[in-house]
Amino acid sequence: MSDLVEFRNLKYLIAVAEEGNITRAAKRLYLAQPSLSTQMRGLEEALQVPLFIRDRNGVHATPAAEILITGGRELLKLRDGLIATARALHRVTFTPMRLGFSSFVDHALYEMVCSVHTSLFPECEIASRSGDNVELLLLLQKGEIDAALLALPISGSGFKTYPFTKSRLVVCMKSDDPLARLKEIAPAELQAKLTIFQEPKQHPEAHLRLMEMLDEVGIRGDVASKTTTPHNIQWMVESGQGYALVREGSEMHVGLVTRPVTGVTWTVDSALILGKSTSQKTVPGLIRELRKRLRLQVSPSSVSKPPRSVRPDIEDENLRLFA
Amino acid sequence: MSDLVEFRNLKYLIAVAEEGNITRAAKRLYLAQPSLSTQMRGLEEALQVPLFIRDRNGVHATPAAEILITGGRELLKLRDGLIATARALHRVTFTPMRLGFSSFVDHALYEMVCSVHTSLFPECEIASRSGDNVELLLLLQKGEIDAALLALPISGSGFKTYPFTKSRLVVCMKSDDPLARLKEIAPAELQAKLTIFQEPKQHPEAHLRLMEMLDEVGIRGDVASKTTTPHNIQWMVESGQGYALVREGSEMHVGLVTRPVTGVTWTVDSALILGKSTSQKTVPGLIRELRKRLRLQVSPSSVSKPPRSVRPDIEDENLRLFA
DNA sequence: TTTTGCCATAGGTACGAAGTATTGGACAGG
DNA sequence: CCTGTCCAATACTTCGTACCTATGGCAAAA
Repeated sequence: MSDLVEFRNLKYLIAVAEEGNITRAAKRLYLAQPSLSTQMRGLEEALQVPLFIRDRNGVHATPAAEILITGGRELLKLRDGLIATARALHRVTFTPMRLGFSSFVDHALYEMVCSVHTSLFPECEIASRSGDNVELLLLLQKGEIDAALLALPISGSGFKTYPFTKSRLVVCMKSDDPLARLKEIAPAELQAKLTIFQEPKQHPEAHLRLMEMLDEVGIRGDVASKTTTPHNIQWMVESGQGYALVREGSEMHVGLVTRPVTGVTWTVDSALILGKSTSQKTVPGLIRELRKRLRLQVSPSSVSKPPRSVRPDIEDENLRLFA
Repeated sequence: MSDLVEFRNLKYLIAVAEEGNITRAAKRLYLAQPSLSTQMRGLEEALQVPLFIRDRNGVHATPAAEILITGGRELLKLRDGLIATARALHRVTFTPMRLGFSSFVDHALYEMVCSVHTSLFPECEIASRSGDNVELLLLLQKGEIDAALLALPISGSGFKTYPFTKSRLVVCMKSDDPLARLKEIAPAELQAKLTIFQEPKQHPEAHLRLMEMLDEVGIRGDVASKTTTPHNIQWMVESGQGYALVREGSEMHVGLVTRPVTGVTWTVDSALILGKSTSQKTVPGLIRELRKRLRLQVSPSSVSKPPRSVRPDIEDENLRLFA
C-alpha cells in the first residue's frame, strides 16, 4: 500500500500545497497542469484519503494532507542527506564539466545551463570556455571540452545535438530611423542597408545559410561590417553603419529597436553539442534535466526539427533563443 | 539528482543487500532477475557510486551502499508510519472485503489471495463466503459480495474476470486399479468408468463444457455419481464407484493416484471475478498486487505454461479459458 | 566434460506518467 | 447579461522506462 507513495508524489503534494494552486505548482515543477491534477487525484485514490479541498481559486490542503506534507518535507530532506553522505563516503570527485559557448548564444541560456548543472551536481565545477563555432567544434572533436552551446547548423557529423527552441531574426535599427515607425519592414527596404554581420569565419555554415535566405527574398548580402559579438553589433548599428539582424527578444541598447521583416520568418537554433567521447559523467543527468525543463530534443546530427510548444514560464523569462 | 532515487530503489537495494544475491532478491520482490540487475546498475549509474562488489556467488554491498541501506530502512519505516498517521487522521474505516470462493477452487489460491489482501490492507477484514458457482454469481450480481474466486467459464456477462491459474485435469483412480500401472491412460479406457462428477447444477457451464470435451475424444459423459466437494469425489473413487477428473497437483487421499490422459490436455481455470459495482476500495490494489505476484509463477510445480496466461484480459469475458 | 548457479546483455512489451486539447464552473468587468 | 479570465477536471495521445523473456559468459562443483 505504501509502495504507491514515492518521493515524487510527496514532492508534488508539497508543491501543490505550498502554491495553493495546481497550475502554479505545475509550472514550478516543470509539468503540465493536467498531469499534476491527475497525480494528485491518483494519490488521494491510492491513500483513500481526501488531500485537498478544491474551490474556485485553488486548492487547500486537508489536515491529513498537512501531516503528509510536513512528514514529506522531512523525508525529502533525509533522502538528500542520505545520498550526499553515501556519495561523500565514496569520495566521488568529479572532473570539471568543460563547457564551451559561442558568444552568439544567448547568455541567459548559458547561465541556465550552468545553473541547472550546479543544482544537479553541486560538487562538480564548470570550466567554461568561449570562442567561435569553428574553434569550439575543434575542441569538441579533440575532446578538450565535454559539450558546447552553439548556433546551428554545424558542420561535421557524428555530434550529438540537442537543439533548443527556435527564435526569430529581426532587424535591428536606431529608434530614430525613419523605418522604425513601421511595425514591419519590407524585405526590399533592407537592400543595401543590411550591412552588419557577424564575422563569417566564426561560423561559415550559418553565414552561408543566412546569405541564402537573404537571396531568396532578393537581397544581396552586403557584408560591409563584420564583428564578433552581439554587443559590438549593436554598437555598430548605433553608430549608423546600417542595419543588422538580431535575435528577437534579445536585450537591446537604448536607442535601438527591432522590427520583424514582412513575409519571412528567419530563425536560428541554439543547441547543446556533445563531444564525441566524453568521460564526463554528469552529461546524461544534465541532458535529462534540460529536456524536462526546456523540452529539449535529440537529433542525430544537425537536422532541425519542429519544436514542441515552449513552456510558458520560459517565454516569460525571455529564454527563447536562436533556433 | 536525488530525484533519481525513489523509495522503490531503496527497497530493491535493501533486498539485494540482505539476500547477497540478486536472483534471490528478485524472487523475494516478485521480479525477474534481469530487471533487478538493471535496476541496481542504474542506481549505481545515477549516484555515480559503486554499490556492490560482484563475485562468482553473489554480490556484496560496499560501504557507501551500507549507508544507503541503513538510511533507506529508516526512510521506508518513516514513510509507512507517515502514511499510517495521515490515514488515521482521516479515520478511514474499511468496509470488510466480502470474498466468495467456490469449493472447486484450489484452497491454496484462496489463502494466497487472502494473505495478499491482508498484507496490503491490514485494517481491512475479509468476510469470506463459500458456495457453488451459481450461488456466488448471484451474490456478485446482487452486490452482496465484492469478488469471488470461481472456476471458469462463467455465465452472465459484464463481470470483470481475472483468470489466473490454468491447471490440467487428470484422472483420479485407486492405486490398486489395473490401469494405475500405466503412466498415461488412453481416452478409450475411460469409457463407462469415468462416472463421478461434480454436481452439474453447481456449475452448469463448466459441466457442459466438460461433457463436450469428453465427447470430442469419443467418451460419453456418464454421470452416475454426483457430489459437491473435491473431498467427496475422492471418497467416491475410494469406494470403487469409478474414476473422476481432478486438478493435477491437488492433494490426494492415500490409496489414490492420478494419471494424465493420453493426447489431450484438458485444463481448468480459476479466476477472480469482480462484482459489477463494488464500493470496495481495496479491489484495485489487490488486483494490482496479485498480477505482480502471480506473473512470476513460472516455476512452482507445473509443466511449462504460457507465462502470460496469468495476465488478465479484461475484454475477454470467458471462452478462451477452457482449452 | 557437463552441469549448476551466478550476473549481464539484448530486444521487446506494456503500463504509467507525461503531454495536448478541450470542457465546465465560478466569478468579475464592461 | 454576456464575455473574458482563471481555475480544475476530462479525454484523448505519446513517450519513457520498468519489466518481461531469452540468451550468453563465467566460475566452481559434479
